[in-house]
Amino acid sequence: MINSNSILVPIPALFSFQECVWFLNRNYDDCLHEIREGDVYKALEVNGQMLLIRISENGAFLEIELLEGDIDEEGKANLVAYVREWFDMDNPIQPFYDLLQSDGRLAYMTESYKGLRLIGISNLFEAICWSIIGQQINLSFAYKVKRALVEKFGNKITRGGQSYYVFPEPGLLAEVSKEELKAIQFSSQKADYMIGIARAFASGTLSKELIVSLPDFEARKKALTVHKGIGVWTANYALMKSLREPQGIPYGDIGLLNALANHNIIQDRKELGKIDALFSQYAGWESYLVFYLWRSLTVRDSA
DNA sequence: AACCAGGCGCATG
DNA sequence: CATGCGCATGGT
Repeated sequence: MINSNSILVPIPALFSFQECVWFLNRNYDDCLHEIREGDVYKALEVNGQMLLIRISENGAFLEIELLEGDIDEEGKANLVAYVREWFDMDNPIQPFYDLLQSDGRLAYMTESYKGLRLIGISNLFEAICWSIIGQQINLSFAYKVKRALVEKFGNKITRGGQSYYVFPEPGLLAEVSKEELKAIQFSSQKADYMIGIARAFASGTLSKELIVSLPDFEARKKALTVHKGIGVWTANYALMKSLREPQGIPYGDIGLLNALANHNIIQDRKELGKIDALFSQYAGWESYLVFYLWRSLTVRDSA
């Protein structure tokens, strides 16, 4: 049923909502969205107002429904832009598929993961905090820590007895004490890193706009790594997920290395030359290649 | 019960 | 520039 609170977005070529949803719902407990019956539920905060949306597939369209909250025409346009960006719908990925197709080791991905898009994290602050949380710990635990943080400090909207959260604002986390973070299982170092990043965002020393405005990839990377807690891996992850930089390769990422080993592209983790050689073949699509390699780490549930 | 996990900063050669 | 180490703590 289409009503005034529903928006239809045409689905582009090489886009599979199911593949994207599968990724969002793989075997981890992400607190910033909910999947039910194949539909995506997500809370958003727009101009201080909490919204709840549901995204589903409707024929040749994605349907975005506003379940809670109120927005005007401009708000609707922003909502559509948000979803298109989140699922990378405006990026024609055929060239990437052509590259995969000509690569014997990876060609199967064009069928197995057909239409999977690089799911983004539009909020740069969130992307950086998430990668700090995820540094050097297993993902199951990382998602637990993120949930504790979000449920303690994030705004929420409730519907049908269920709460949906948005990531906390930097201004709030800038005032949090180290002890509060350690209580939710941050290490002492990560607590310092995150408070520092929150303060940088709260004061305007660091922002997505500022990073975007820099002239090139290296400058953007450098502007990120000057902050404590943002190393090469985190900077690349943030550039890949939030700024959608094709060159954002999280070098050293253990999952990436494992995936490369699984595909017999490297034998051990020190073969940096082979890794560079592979990525040089995917110029312009490096981050997509990383994303697809990460995808390959989780086996699809046959059920 | 070890060993590992979607690293980082800092100190040393 | 490369290597080594401590950090912290849950998963497997």
